[in-house]
Amino acid sequence: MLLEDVLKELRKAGIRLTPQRQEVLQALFDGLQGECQPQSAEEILQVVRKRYPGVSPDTVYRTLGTFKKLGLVREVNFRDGCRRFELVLQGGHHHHLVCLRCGRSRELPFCPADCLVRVQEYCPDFEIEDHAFTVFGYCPKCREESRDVFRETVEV
Amino acid sequence: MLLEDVLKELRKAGIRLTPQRQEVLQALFDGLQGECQPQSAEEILQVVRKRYPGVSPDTVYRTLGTFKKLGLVREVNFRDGCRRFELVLQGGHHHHLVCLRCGRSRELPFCPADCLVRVQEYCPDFEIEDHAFTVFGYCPKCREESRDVFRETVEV
DNA sequence: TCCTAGATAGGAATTATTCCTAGTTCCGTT
DNA sequence: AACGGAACTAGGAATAATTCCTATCTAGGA
Repeated sequence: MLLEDVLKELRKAGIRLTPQRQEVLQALFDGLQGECQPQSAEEILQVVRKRYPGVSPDTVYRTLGTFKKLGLVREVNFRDGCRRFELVLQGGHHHHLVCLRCGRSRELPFCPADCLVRVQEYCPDFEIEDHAFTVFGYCPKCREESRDVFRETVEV
Repeated sequence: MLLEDVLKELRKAGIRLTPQRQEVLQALFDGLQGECQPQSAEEILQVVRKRYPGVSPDTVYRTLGTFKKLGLVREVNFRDGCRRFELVLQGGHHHHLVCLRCGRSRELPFCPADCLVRVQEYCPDFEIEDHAFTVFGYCPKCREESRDVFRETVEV
């Protein structure tokens, strides 16, 4: 799904498409490309301000809230106490592999579906709406770097 | 594992056990009993202040940070923008079922272990350290209540 | 008991997020 | 194409969350 399609859907849903909102969408969309980097409100604000310098934080937060209610945006958290947001495209449900050192994340193409089934059996009266699966650890690059540091330490 | 054992281990690890830290531990420990409610820093502060009214927020945050580094405390997030902390007891690894309405959580006795294996295969050079699996939805109680609201609306 | 590295209180500073209000604008209707 | 109004925005102020600073205190080893 392209950004333009998202815009069309929003308009269909009766959501006013201001330039600010379009920029927020664009920022979220760009964050999804390549390495899949959910962004903080601050990061999104900086991107939006490149084109519209006067945009206020409030606008970004409000827009993110609006999109979140529409199910277009999801909030994720990588245990560093920083809220991040990412676009949810059709069928774009996915999970994250997060490096505890550099904070970068990568999309995981797996879903603990069988686990969900077991959860539903365990709590039949609970209405499951969504789920998150996040794997934490150290990416190859950061492992390499910490190895270097170790070597230096030893060799001195 | 009892709280006392945790204290012993901490002492062994060379961690100074001040009364404040013990109270933070106690609060975290109590949060684990019963319904499994990870607590916010503010909630923990309130509990600690019942016995030591002068304790500062800084102390709670510092203590949580220390415990987190030791692997004794884990930060969890239920997508409401609120950081929560919970004790990690030996073998106490578990996941959460979270109600999006009342915010209450319940411990899940399932672990997406096979998914982890697949992740490791998918990224052999990534060093997996930990993982989180959280299921969001609506608990029976909240579903009942929203049904009531619906009825009222209809019957008027 | 003494000593001191490490911990604390309390207030100030910083950061993140939301509120408020007057003015602006998207977009359906004409 | 212009109009009208509900919805949106900027900007500053308010609030909440978190961390910093420093003088003082203390847990626990010697």
